[in-house]
Amino acid sequence: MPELPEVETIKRDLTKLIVDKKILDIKTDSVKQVQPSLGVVKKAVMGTTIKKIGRRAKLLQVFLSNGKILVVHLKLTGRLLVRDKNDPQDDWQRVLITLSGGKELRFCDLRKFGWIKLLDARSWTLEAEKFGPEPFSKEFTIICLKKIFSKTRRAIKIVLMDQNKIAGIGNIYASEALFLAKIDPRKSAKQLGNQAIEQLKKAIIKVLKAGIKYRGASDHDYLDALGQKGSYQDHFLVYGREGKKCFDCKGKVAKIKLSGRGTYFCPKCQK
DNA sequence: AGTCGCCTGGTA
DNA sequence: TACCAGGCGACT
Repeated sequence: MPELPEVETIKRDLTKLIVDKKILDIKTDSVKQVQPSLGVVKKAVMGTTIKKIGRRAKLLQVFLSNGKILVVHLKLTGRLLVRDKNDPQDDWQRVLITLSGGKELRFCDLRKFGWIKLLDARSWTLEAEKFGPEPFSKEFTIICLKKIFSKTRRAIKIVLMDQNKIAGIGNIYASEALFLAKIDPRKSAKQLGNQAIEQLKKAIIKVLKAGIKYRGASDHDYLDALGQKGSYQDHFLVYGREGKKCFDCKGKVAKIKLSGRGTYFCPKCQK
């Protein structure tokens, strides 16, 4: 799925494209993806105006003029596309939101893992509390990371991807950050020294910033709100580069499974 | 801490 | 035909 940089890109796009638009209708053929139910959501959103778009971890928030929030999780293959209502259908359209000005917000999702959920401000706060710090926030400090890592023996890559520990990092950016920091993804989080943690923090910020700069990684399904690909996949150092030369040592990039997820790293450089 | 399930499609 | 895919919650 879209990870932090991809969701952030969509957030910025949507801010330009749909803020101040009015919601005229919502429909779906994929009822499980609209929560609590299409009926409830429809009743709440019809006639409201979109005030603001937000992001927390990999979740997008659409703030409505009645105080409610539409929260969207794109999971692995979700897209949020802004189209003219007469534009040709997109692949895998699941939820269609008709907007004022002849526009349409299309939630498309091949694998149907994603969802749109209606929340009030209070339940949003409860849901958002469980997430770890945002990498671009002031809470994201060495001290904070040290605290998080010291509490678990799990592999550092698994911890990086745990949204309750740190928000927004997924499989791609975890692999890339660990390569930059020269840390073996299998290494126990607990065993990272101060220097390694400092390197890792810098690396996380660096790869996420690069991801945003290149408008996300379109390795598989990701598209921005106008249906355009990002280009961060052209800058991957290890992800998807199994058997190819490491850019540092000219050894070979390895692929292993870590908790069932494809994990790419350079066994020579990453210790 | 690791595996399965939710879904559909692309590729070897 | 089998396996793989950027996530994550439930289960063991």
